[in-house]
Amino acid sequence: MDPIVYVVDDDQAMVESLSWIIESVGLKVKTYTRAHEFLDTYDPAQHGCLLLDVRMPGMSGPELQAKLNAQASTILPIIFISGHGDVPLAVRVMKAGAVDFLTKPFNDQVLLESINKALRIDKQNREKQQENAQAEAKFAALSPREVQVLQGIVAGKQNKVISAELKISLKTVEAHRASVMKKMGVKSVPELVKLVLTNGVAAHELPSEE
Amino acid sequence: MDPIVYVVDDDQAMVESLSWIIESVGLKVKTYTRAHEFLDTYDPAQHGCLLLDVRMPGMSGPELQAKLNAQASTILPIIFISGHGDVPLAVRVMKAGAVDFLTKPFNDQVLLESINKALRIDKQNREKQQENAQAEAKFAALSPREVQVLQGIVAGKQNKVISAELKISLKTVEAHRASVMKKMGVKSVPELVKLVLTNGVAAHELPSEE
DNA sequence: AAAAAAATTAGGGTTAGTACTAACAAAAAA
DNA sequence: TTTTTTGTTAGTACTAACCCTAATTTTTTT
Repeated sequence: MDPIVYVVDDDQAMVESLSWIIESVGLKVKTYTRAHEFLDTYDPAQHGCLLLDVRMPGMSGPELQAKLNAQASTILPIIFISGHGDVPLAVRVMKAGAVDFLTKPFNDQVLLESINKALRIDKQNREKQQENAQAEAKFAALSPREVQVLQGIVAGKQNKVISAELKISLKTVEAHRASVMKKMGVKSVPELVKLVLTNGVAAHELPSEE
Repeated sequence: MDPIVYVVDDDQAMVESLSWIIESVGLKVKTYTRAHEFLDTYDPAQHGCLLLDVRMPGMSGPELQAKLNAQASTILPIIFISGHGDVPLAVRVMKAGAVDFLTKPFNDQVLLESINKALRIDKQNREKQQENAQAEAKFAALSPREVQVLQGIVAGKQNKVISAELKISLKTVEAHRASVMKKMGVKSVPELVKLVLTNGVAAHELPSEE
């Protein structure tokens, strides 16, 4: 699916102007004049980026940003658009993760470059997120015991050490180990370690490293 | 060594005011009234953070930031201080990695919190950098052949596969492998993989993963 | 030229891990 | 209640890796 550039601005003329510029380079646009309107219909699965006005009746741009940030599933890059120079506000939204903060009037080229950057970031985020999700799905399919054995393997412990710690026989550990390798879809320990390490798999579940 | 809060501002009264606030919480301060003055005497090994005025005679704050960013060794977190609200400038320096951008007049507490955050970031950066440096030092001690074998191990290849690829005997690979483990200071393959992966060791040297 | 480091190979013994099959009990799900 | 999953253990054969010593050649450094 093509990425969508969402435009949220209460100024109808501005929305149309932005749409025209964005569509002129072949990008898809969806426009909204109210923040909650966007929030209610937004599908996090759709990739793209968000052009967001700061000052709007009802929910403001920064408020919408805060709500989106609160949703763990959302990683939509945001470009703010502002008519008035409010430095503290600009700094705050940038610290909150905005990709850019443009003040009117701005050059079309500047806007388009910022959008391209936002779309690149979104693409990267989603690729990484998908990798993580796949790894997490595999991990979730492991039984509790298999998880314990996985932790031992990644920690570099030998099977006999794991068996002693879990108070089970070496043979049982070997069986779980084989099962872990199969379920995680890897053929070597280094692959397994990489999968766990680079995909934040069970970061909360793998405590002691000693 | 204690961290040092560097203050670079051409306004002598401002420098004194800032020093007083910072010293009141027990932090060390070094002040400069010219950017190049700081740049000439700054020791990247010293940890701390930088309070930097935007507008100054000679080199401006953002110019100094650019020069520091250009030095790979520098990771000093920067807090900008500005008397005039220039949104595009604030956004630019924030995108360039500044920790904060404060506009006068600002609350003492806000300043101190920002400084604390900057110092925390600096501490984290330096710890990570030191880890990386240690890993890189170990890696640098490996002979070319040992590096090739290391790549094979981390890629999950068996010794016989490595020996075939490098057209050397299995025994030779075993010898190099033992040497690699010893020089890298690890006792298991998972530890080795973690060391290489989380410390960017030879990211430019480990190409094919296939 | 002499010394040191790196790369190569080998043998022998030990330990660790894999592959495959098989079995049984307990717990969870259908 | 029957089926499935999970956890447990065992045997056997095979493969891979580790530890140790030792030797030769090549390259690099002094």
